[in-house]
Amino acid sequence: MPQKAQEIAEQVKGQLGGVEGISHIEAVKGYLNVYFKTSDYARRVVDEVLANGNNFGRGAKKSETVMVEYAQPNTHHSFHIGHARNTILGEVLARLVEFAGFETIRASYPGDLGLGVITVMWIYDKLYKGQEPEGVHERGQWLAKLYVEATAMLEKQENETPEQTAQREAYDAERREMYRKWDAGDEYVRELWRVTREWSLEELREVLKMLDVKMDVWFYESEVDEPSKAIVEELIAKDIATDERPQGGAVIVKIDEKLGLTKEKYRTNVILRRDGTTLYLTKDLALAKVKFEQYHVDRSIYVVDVRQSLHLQQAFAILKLWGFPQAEKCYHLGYGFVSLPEGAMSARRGRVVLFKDVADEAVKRVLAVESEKSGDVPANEREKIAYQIGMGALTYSMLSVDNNKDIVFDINEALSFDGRTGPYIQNAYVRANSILKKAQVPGSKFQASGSFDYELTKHEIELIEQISRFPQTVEQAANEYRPLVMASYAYELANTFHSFYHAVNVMQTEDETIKNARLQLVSAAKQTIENALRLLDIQAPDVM
RNA sequence: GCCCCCGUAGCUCAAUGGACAGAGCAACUGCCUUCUAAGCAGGAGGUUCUGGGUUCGAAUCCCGGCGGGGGCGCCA
Repeated sequence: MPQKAQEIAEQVKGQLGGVEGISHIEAVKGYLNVYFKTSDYARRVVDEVLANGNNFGRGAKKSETVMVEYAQPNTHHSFHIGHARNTILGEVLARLVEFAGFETIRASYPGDLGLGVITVMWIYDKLYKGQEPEGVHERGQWLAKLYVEATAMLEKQENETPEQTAQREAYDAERREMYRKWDAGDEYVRELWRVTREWSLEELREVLKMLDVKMDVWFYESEVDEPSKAIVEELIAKDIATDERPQGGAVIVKIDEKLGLTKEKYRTNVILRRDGTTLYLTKDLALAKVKFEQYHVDRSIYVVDVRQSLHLQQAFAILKLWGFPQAEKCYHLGYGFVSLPEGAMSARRGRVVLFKDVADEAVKRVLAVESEKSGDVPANEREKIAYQIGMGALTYSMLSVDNNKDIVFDINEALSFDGRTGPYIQNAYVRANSILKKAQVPGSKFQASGSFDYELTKHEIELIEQISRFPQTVEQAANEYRPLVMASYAYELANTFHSFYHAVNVMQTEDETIKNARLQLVSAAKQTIENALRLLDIQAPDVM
């Protein structure tokens, strides 16, 4: 029986009499608005924040374990801005589910084998052995340059002479031979691989450190390659996979057919090439088994480019066929790819924007404006704070767009410090801190008191409301696996604080009781901003 | 041929069944002797691609178009 919302609201309003703690109720446009007594509500919110501190907003302990897999760059390339988006999204998601109460495992899965890797090893061995530059980043980036050069040598050119064709084919034969030797476990090639691979991994670890990411588990493609072959046999034995090798084919899984679907959805995919080598899908199946059985993962989240959506859906479907109940809680957090104004990034052509370069540029830009904009940043902390602010800008720019949207990376936008940006939120934190410093009140040592018993301004009420939304925002962002929800909230909270800051001068408040209440409110706001920033993997500097 | 994503202010994006569709950027008007102006306040800017449908209520859900992007058994 359909009823107008407005009528219901009026009915309910009529039935509610005077309730303790509620000042008045109104029914308007189909909404029932309940007004709490501000003094009670303000005290309740502020007390809760100050009592819980860093843990304000933390969810109750959950029984499930979540693994977030992110930061899966290939070795022998360099970490670019697209990898940065992946890593930031993954890390923030991990922080969100962890804070929401889940046991959380962070996993990295570098691609350390394949033709791309061999290509770099080939040119290094042939032309550059022993010439690697000093410095972790320099060496990692250098490998990426070698890849570009090797690709040019190995790619078919237009109008090439017969000599050039012969040369190119000879190079390619060398590369194929190296791949064969690697596969056969040739000691020389394996050593070459171990050394160059380690250079890439060193760089990756360095980058993760810059992003304040601490991985719990490292999976490597090379380590799941062999075990995944056994899985193929198991799937054949269970009649999930179809072995077409006797007919000169591959091993495939007819996913739709096995699931009993009549309409085409997951299609059919190959899990073992006719030559007996494994594929991406094969390795992902093997890895999933490890995640479920060795790490007891209940929810497995994959932070992977949205273009791999079908492949992951296929993997999840096969896991289900295989009998893993956790397959239902596998989740692909897809994200749109990051391109440049001049077009898609291409490691082959060397057209990439490296994360390290952007980070360096970020620091440079902050330092350039720091003296004019900053208050009193101590000289010995300028570099560090510039890094916090620069990275805050970059990180927030990656989080403030929904993950399924493509991004055209514009460094001027990513490193903007004005408006809806990381530094804007950091600045709200700094201002709160500045007031508290002025008041010489130690950060979180406030005593609860009933001191909000005065006519609160609308800015104070709005700030209290905004703070009180933090716990439910954590829960929503974690449940929906959406970092954007927290990113938006953090901006709104900062925005509310900035408005409050201008409208209400805390230190000039004459009434001591009111001043004390406002200091408590500022302290609660500072704590909440700090917690939100932490979840967003953005540092909160004391001054800026 | 099939599947997925997207289309909202000049630009970049929020809002995923609720109030008058909101921010930032760009442009405009004010505000630093006052807790940090990386800020605040204000005005302007909309046929939410389009046509139907469901609903008390639709940017949001359903169906059909148009436009853009991505994917579809031996790449990852």
